[in-house]
Amino acid sequence: MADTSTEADPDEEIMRATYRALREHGYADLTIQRIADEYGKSTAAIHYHYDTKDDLLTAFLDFILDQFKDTIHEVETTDPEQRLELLLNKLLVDPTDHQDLLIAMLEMRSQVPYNDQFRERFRENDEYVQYLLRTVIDHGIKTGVFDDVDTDHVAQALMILVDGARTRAVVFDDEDSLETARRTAAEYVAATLVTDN
Amino acid sequence: MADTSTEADPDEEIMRATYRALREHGYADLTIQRIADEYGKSTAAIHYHYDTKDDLLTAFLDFILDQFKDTIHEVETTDPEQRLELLLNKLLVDPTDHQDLLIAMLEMRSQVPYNDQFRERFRENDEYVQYLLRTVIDHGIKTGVFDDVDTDHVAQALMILVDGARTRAVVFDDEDSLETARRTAAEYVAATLVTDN
DNA sequence: CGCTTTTGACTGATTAGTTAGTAAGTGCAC
DNA sequence: GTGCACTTACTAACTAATCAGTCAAAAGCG
Repeated sequence: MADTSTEADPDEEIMRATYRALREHGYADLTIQRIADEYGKSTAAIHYHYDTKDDLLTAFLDFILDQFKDTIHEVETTDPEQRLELLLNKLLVDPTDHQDLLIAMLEMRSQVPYNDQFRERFRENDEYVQYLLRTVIDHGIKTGVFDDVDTDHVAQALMILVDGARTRAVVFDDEDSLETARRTAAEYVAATLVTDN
Repeated sequence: MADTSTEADPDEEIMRATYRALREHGYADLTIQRIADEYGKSTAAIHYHYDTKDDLLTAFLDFILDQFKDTIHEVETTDPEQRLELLLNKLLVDPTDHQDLLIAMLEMRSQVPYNDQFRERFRENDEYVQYLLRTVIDHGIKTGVFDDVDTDHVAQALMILVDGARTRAVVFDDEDSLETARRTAAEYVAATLVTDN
């Protein structure tokens, strides 16, 4: 019965404004004023919803990490080989679709060494992704599709590949990095997980 | 004949002060005042040596990229397999030795999307490293030690691995990332470059 | 002395955050 | 259905601090 026609709730609008401001100016030059400009309201309006800049940015990090989790939600596939490929494809996502998310995550991540809350949230997120990888690999080993490898090592190796590719995709504005990483991951999986039987 | 006993030239001292200030506060909170504090002089003293903050930071980026190049200076080894391993070991350096350099490079790199000069310098640096990798691989192929693979692809794959590991080493303060990357690189090289003959 | 280097005091702009006040809407008594 | 209490969502104007950068004067030194 509520009016859902035009403007959504302010919190979400502010998160989207922060998104745009971050993309345009970068973390170092991200100010309440610039977020307010994107929001189309005053800086005081921002402070009405978020007491401090830190509160806003922490909420924003939760916002984008939730979005990230959404992009890698597991699909219904029982074949481990296919599931692993699908998961990697989602992690090494088409840049045109989620370029903003990639940039936002890189910017926020660069603050990790100086912000405990950021670090904890990124660590948690990382553990979640690594858990998904480990689960798929373990499943593959149990069903005999994959060799009996060091699951932790392979999962970590793939995480490194994913992080490297995503970083380079943003920093060098290089769309090929993600494609190269996809290919490399496939080669690595073929060489260490599926040594033909 | 110059006095090399205590204080070196001001430029170098300011670069080292910037190093410390960047490590302590991060790029977003890096101010002339904080660099001056580390320098032990006034902010005006900084401005005497560098007209603008941008001049200083561009000089600083050159400073750290030169340091990075120094850490990967090629060694005298003719065996391509050994040369590649040595080069990768230098790129995936012991974090305790160069942790500061790793952090500084990550911080500066996060500014690349918003600073043309930074981008150009990082691009140049990246091309240099990739050139070193390609040279070693090509040499290996020509001498028959490596298979006739897609040199560009393999070099790029290794770059992604290196960037991912270095990033994760800083962000998650995880020393294992570099070791894992070393092992993964070795596995990848063994699987794609040296398919036993 | 003369040159380099540094300082202190400054400027104008910008920062995050506060304040008092306003306007629109909601729930409810009567 | 009108009046009243309260909430939500904001604005304009402000504060105190900090920012990069300037400049005249002074200190240090060969």
